[in-house]
Amino acid sequence: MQNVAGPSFLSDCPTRLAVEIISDKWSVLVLFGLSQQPRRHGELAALIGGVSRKVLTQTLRRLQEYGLVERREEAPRQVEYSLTDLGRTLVEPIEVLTAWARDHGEAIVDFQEAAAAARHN
Amino acid sequence: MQNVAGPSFLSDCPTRLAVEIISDKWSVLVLFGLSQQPRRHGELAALIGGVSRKVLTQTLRRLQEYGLVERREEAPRQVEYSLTDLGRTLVEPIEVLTAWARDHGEAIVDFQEAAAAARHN
DNA sequence: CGGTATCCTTTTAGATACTG
DNA sequence: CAGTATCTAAAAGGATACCG
Repeated sequence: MQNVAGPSFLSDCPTRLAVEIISDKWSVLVLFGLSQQPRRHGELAALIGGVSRKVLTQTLRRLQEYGLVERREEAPRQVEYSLTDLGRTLVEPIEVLTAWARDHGEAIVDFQEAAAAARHN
Repeated sequence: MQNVAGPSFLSDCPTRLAVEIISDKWSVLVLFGLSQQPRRHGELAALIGGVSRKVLTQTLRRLQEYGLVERREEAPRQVEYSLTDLGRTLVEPIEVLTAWARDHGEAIVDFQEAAAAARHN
């Protein structure tokens, strides 16, 4: 490390935990998918779209380890995932984020396209 | 892809853009660091702690491409980064997330430790 | 149907040295 | 001080085949 080895006011901050939890490709989408109702593995996969079974299982396990998601085997081949009480506390932050994306996503895409067009000239 | 190739109600959702933006190790921390005031490269590095120069520059470039961060060269070797108007709209979602981490981070760590202890028995 | 195992590719990030 | 270039390691994710 060539920079700062010592602590900083962001270095032991709970924000880092939040980033650790949501900084992957599927966790937010999974939590969002479970925020309305419990869902089964295949149901989640279809809902989200584009995620492989392996990675979906990995993501669910990870969220279980954080205590955010609960796994219940209702019958031999019928597994249902739902949010825990702790997991439900994350729904509001995620909704704020998705609301932001809804409101400003277009502006971002427009900016990127304008920048790309400028590079071609 | 063995799962769902076709669209789903989450597949073309703006949430994916939000996830794309924040799903890396440093972007949220950088945005948070810039949310109070403009800062210089080295200042940001010291504030965040643990990020290499290369990756910090990469992160800043990426946030510039999204139109969230602005780079200003005040003098030959004095570069200042700040949030754009668009970038400032992301401050509230990030603050909600950090507030969540402050309120529930301990519960998550406790849960993980309890689960780890259970595995040792 | 849910899950695992294996293999492979891509992405991300860290170390280090160098430049203006 | 800010940034780049190169190399390498580690992590994340995808394809596929297989199991109970």
